[in-house]
Amino acid sequence: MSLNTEQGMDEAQERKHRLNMHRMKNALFQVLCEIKEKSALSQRNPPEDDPPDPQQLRLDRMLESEGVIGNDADAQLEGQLAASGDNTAEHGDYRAKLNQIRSIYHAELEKYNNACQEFTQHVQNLLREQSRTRPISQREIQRTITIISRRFNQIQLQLKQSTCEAVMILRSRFLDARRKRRNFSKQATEVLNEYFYSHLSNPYPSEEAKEELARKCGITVSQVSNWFGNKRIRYKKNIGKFQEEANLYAAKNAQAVCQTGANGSSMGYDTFDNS
DNA sequence: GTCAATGATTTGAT
DNA sequence: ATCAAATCATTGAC
Repeated sequence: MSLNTEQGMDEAQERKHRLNMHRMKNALFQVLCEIKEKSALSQRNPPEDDPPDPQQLRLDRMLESEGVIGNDADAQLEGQLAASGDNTAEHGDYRAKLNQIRSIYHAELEKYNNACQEFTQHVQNLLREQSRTRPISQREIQRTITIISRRFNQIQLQLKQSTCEAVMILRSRFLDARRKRRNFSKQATEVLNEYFYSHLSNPYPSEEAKEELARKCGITVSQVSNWFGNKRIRYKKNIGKFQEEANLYAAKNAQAVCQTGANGSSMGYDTFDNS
């Protein structure tokens, strides 16, 4: 039968025709892509500026300094706690909570990254698929991907922000000195009161005096400043209430003066000048 | 539980 | 920067 050969001829012609169409289509798509590209460029953001977001950097720095990010978080945390002058009692609790925040952060981050990657891949495949039936340039795909990753970056930023917030709250809850105040030792209070009542007319220790007192009491200079600030205002507010205390330290001082002999012209107790 | 004492912080003035 | 004053948040006695 000649049907077969006829059919073969037809098929060959058909293939040729399709090939031609394909070439034409590709050429047409390319032109369309160029037009699209030009109109897109002219109508909106020509420069694809992507400067490192200052807020992003700020959050990164903060998280790193809080020991959420970074490989040496534990050592850093120890350093922090040592510097804060807190010992062993609430370390565990604080560290556990911080670790919790850290692991949540990393889990979320990984989740986002995976989702981003997955979504990007998906869109990329989709666009490649579609580029066979409508004009989509490689450049356009790339741009779409950039937009997606930027969008996910914003989500990451939010994650970092909320993590920062959580850390700050934890910090204020555990490291705020007000929340774990300890009264000074009896001896420390003794030393401070001694100085205060023997300088009642001018209870303002100099920087050196503060350092000396801090050393003697085993507290910091700012704690000495705090103490004198509090003491002055509270004494002034109610001198009567402190009279007993004043007498006590006056007697103590008198005893000291007697024991050390009569050379203490500057050792006498002043009276508070409240004018 | 209340409540005064007390150390720390905040605010505003100098 | 330092101080007074008001205020906060905990401690410790009751």
